[in-house]
Amino acid sequence: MVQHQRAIETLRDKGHRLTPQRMLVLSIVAGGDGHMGVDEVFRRSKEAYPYMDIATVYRTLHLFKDLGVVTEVAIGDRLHYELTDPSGKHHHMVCRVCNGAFNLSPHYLEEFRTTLVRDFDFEPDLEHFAITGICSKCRADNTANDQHH
Amino acid sequence: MVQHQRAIETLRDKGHRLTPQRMLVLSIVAGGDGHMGVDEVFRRSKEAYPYMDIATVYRTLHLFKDLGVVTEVAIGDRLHYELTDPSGKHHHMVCRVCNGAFNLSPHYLEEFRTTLVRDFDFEPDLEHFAITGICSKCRADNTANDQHH
DNA sequence: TAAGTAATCGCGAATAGTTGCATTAACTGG
DNA sequence: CCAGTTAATGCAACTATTCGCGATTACTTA
Repeated sequence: MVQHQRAIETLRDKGHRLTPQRMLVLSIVAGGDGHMGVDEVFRRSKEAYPYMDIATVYRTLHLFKDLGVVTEVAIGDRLHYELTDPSGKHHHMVCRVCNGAFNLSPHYLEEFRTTLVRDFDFEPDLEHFAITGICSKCRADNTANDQHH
Repeated sequence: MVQHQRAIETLRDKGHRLTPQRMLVLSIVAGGDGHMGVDEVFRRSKEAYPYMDIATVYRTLHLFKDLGVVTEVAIGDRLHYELTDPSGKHHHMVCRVCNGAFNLSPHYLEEFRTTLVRDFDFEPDLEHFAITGICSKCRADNTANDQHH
């Protein structure tokens, strides 16, 4: 509950108010182990503060995301959130078969970003996405049953 | 109505049925100019066939996406669909300010894919995503009003 | 080409996510 | 510390998307 100092400063600096609801969501996301779905953030915050509304959770998470305080990750077809990795940020590779998430170091995207800026003058948001695919294990499992019936 | 032969074969080969609803959605997506939102696909298909249901549109688009017949693109916070580019596939760069979409040739992602497979044995779905960011024009416009109040 | 079978559809209901608005309360300046 | 200002909340209504199920129909095979 004291290591969110940076996030709190970010809020204040941008002129946003420090409400109990925001502090609660922040501590829940920070307290979780890895990324967390909206429903789980809502459930936990309602435990601590029964008046908490789902709309507030959505608004708070979107705000945090815009501020870069949390990172949005698409798991399956739902969005999850986690505290933005303060040091070496990482990305996710999400297996579309088992939904497992693997971390990806930022180094792998830097070169790509540089190219887009140079060739198109387009500044990509590479902090905020997950790459879907098939992990090694599921690819192996899936070799036999390749039918869609 | 004859250039979808490839898509139709794909359906049959995988054991899916050729229903009028699916043919209709296919021709609408193919007939559109670029990517199309779910609501627009629904509206147009309902014009042609008034019993068309929104759930069928969603199910059909998801099926087509899984088969690779259409490509899903995130524009703003909604998903759009377009016929998969049969020859040189392209990706999208979507500006988060003006929502403009720019094409990106596949060459830019090939190197990235190669690296992921080599280092992690992870096979990414790089056909199916858009890169969010800020385009040249909006970045220029936005230089002055950088406040979030 | 008629009958069987299972995929697909349409519908209604459920869940996910967003928005408008009146009320509340965090911040500011005095 | 107090009062004014306005961002943020809670609520309710709304749109977007998904799901379960009974009815329909595309496809198979005899």
